[in-house]
Amino acid sequence: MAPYDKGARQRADDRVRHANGTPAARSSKHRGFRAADPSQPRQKQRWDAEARRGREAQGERPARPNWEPRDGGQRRDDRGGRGFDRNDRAPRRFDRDDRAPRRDQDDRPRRFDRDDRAPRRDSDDRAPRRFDRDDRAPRRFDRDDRAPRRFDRDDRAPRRFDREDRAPRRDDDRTPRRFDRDDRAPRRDQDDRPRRFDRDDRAPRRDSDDRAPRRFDRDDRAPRRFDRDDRAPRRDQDDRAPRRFDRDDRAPRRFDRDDRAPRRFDRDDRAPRRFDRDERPQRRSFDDARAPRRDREDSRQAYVPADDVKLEKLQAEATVAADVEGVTFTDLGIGGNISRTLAEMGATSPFPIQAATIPDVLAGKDVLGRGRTGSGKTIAFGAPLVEKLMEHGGGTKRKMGRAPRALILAPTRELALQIDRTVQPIARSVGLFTTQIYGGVPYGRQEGALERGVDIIVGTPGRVQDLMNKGKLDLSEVVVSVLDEADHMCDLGFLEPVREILSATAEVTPHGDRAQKLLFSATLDAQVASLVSEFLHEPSVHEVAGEDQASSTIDHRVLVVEQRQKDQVLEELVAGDGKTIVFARTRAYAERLADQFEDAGIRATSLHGDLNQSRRTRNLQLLTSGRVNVLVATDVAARGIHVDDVSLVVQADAPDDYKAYMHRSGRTGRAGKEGTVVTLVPRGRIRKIEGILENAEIEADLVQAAPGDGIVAELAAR
DNA sequence: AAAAAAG
Repeated sequence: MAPYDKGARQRADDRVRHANGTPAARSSKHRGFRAADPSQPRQKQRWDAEARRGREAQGERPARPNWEPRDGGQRRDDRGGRGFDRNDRAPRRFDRDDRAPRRDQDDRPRRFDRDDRAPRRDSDDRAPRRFDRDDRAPRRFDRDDRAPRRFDRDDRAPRRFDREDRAPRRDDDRTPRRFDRDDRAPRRDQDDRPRRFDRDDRAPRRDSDDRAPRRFDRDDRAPRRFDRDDRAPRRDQDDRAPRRFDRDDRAPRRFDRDDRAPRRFDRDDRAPRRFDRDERPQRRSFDDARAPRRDREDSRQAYVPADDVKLEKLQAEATVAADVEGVTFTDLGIGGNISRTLAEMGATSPFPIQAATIPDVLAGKDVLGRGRTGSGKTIAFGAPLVEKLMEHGGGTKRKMGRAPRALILAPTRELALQIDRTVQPIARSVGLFTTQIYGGVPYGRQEGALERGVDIIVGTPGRVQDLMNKGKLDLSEVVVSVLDEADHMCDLGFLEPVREILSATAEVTPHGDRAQKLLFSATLDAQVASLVSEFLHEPSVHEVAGEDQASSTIDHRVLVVEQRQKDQVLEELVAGDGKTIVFARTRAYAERLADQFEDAGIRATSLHGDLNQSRRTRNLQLLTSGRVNVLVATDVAARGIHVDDVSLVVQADAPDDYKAYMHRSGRTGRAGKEGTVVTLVPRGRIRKIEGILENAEIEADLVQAAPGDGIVAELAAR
């Protein structure tokens, strides 16, 4: 936050502290004002304008216009727009005034962080209680508004207008539209693109500016491709079913999988996705399939035994990287246009999961696919999906107002966007159109696209269901449905909408064949059993051997900390120069931590469901672009979010289960790079985290830590 | 219990 913001927060905090016997507010504007106490840790840690400038000048942190404003002090106007929403907030005026109250809340949380927080956000009740709180509620809203207010929005607005203009064009020429879309993608990715060298390659691609970002990922993958050569995967495909029984043998396969992992990187398209999906988690997923069961038994209501059985069956087949060697997309049945597009995207040869699932998808089968994030899952279903649509009804592809024939659902908006960035180019290569249908944004564009007619819908359950009920979206002609992060889509809250949506899709194709359902996830397990039994028919199950823990490039650590010292330890952990993602259990805590880090002079931002979509998108870009190197997020970022070069993942709160651990930790250690995952737990949670690690099949050192300890500094330096 | 997903 801008200094002033910080000041406001600090004041609020101080007030709280004062009430609790701690330092009083610094601001003379607040009750209990008291001169800042030099002895306070936070204050010391904060950077004053000069100090920050000095650091930036030294190159420690890229000097950025946005930040500079901060340093300057409280001129949000400058900052606001640019990037840090938070910074903007402070400047924004209303916010800050409001913030003070918030801060108070924040302060409280610090002591008992979460407890206080929960009330804040959730607590309309609190508001009434405290006068400040009343203000708070509004404030929060303001924040949402702020995002818009922020320069970013201003920027966006213009863009949007452009888009709108484009939309019309699209009607005329869809192709053009696509270009527009490409532009869009770029916008998002743009930040990433510049960074990536690959992007240069992208330029040629035109359509896929979006892809460029992916390419970066792809770059990583390329190396892996070498591994692909070994793939002979097809074999597995043929025998996959039988192989399922082989699972016991999987361990060996895993080794193969290790090879595969590299391959995944190759696929640019997936890379983006991969980012989102933790690759590593997937690795474990193989095992996870099993592990999940354990978890369920342990912490959650044991799923019906039958589920386990189904899971096993599903898990049975595994593709070995070596099996894919020498195979091409064309060999798998993918047409020339699509194959060329894939090559442009960096996917010159199929990864194991792709080689395993593509033939079955093209054969019209229902498929369950499990593979680490970044293993190429998006292309595994995206490419054959487009190919199938060509077969089904190419003749109607440009018909105005045509109903979509394919649907891809993801659990978060960010993931849906990433998927579209990969699938759109593929679809476009054969004259098909995709559109994103997700919440948090105006209906106009989405409805307009549907009216014009699209072929593939990529979105999240809520808005899809919403438009369905409004009569704007007709899924009766959808013959291929995909559930990404399928196990998560079966969670409470998602399952019913998903069931309703799937129920609205076609049962048979115009040719009389069964409509297809494809379920993919890095941690596919028995959780999808009910959905499988209701909507799938004799699905073939595929999984890609992944690196096992021993081959992981991630160093897992568990720090046992005193609750009262946790925030300080966190601040020290994220003070390093590397990109860091901090996972918090609640939105309030995530927000509070981000504010705390900013107050400490650390460039940080947040990502959680309390932010409006534009801010979510922008804040994520802040990290991918490097404008901030710390992102504090809830589990909204656990799956499907990819950011290059995240060197450290910190779990401020222990994950709920091993799946969450795997997905979160998968944000780092990508592309074979080194990564560190640090999980903070209170003494009382040691047993729980040990159980999670066991299920995830991860070995991690568990040590006590306090602010200032060498181990904290060591981990922060990574 | 929380978070996500519609507003």
